[in-house]
Amino acid sequence: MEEVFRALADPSRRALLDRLFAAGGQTLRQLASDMPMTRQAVAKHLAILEAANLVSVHWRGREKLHYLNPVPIGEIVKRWVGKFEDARIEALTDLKSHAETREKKSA
Amino acid sequence: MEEVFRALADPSRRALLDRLFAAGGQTLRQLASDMPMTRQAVAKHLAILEAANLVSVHWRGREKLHYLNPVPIGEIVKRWVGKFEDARIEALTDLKSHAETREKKSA
DNA sequence: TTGACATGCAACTATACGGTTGCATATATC
DNA sequence: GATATATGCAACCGTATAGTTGCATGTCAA
Repeated sequence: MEEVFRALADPSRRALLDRLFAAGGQTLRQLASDMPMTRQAVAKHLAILEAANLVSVHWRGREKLHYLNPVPIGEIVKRWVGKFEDARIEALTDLKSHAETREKKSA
Repeated sequence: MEEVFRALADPSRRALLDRLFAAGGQTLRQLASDMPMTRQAVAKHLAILEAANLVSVHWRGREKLHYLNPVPIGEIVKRWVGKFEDARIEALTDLKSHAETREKKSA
């Protein structure tokens, strides 16, 4: 899970996921062509996404085809984000009383 | 949104969110007491969480009380993660054909 | 087999990041 | 007012990170 959070932290990597979402099976060069950096830099990002299991690859001859794997994102939502979602109602009451106290202070 | 992703990338900051989820209104010292680092380091993490609007604070005298704000996490799920969730079915078919091709290759 | 094309690997650089120490400031309490 | 407590601020340090350039390797096509 740690690897997934780290992988998602970089905007370039999120852009790559967006592109693979739009069209799966793209090669490294295809992906690199519309990124503002060298092919090697994109390759590094893709390696990190692969390590986090967010991207899976398939070799076709000399071409490396990349596919989005949304499962780890779903895992994070289920196992980590979920509890905060559930807590939103209680949290809102916390924030409400907090806001009220602030209002008192600034008033 | 960028700030939220960056804020969530660090395990110490996620631990802080977990702690504020368990009990809101904790002071800096309380939070720092069970983190394996100095108070100043925790203060920096909290500043980043505040900047990302994941934590809101309220001053009571010399004490700084911290509250979890789960809204930005919900925003990310809604605006960014959501589309990948929706795409899971199509993505699975992609992955399926991909897996099949891989099986062919390794067979 | 030679040349072009797709990717991998390695070294290097600059900066961001997580953490520390030391000191300053503000608020309680006696 | 003096002292203790809670936090803030700033300088510094080591390492991780994102990017580069240069070259090696592997595959397709004439």
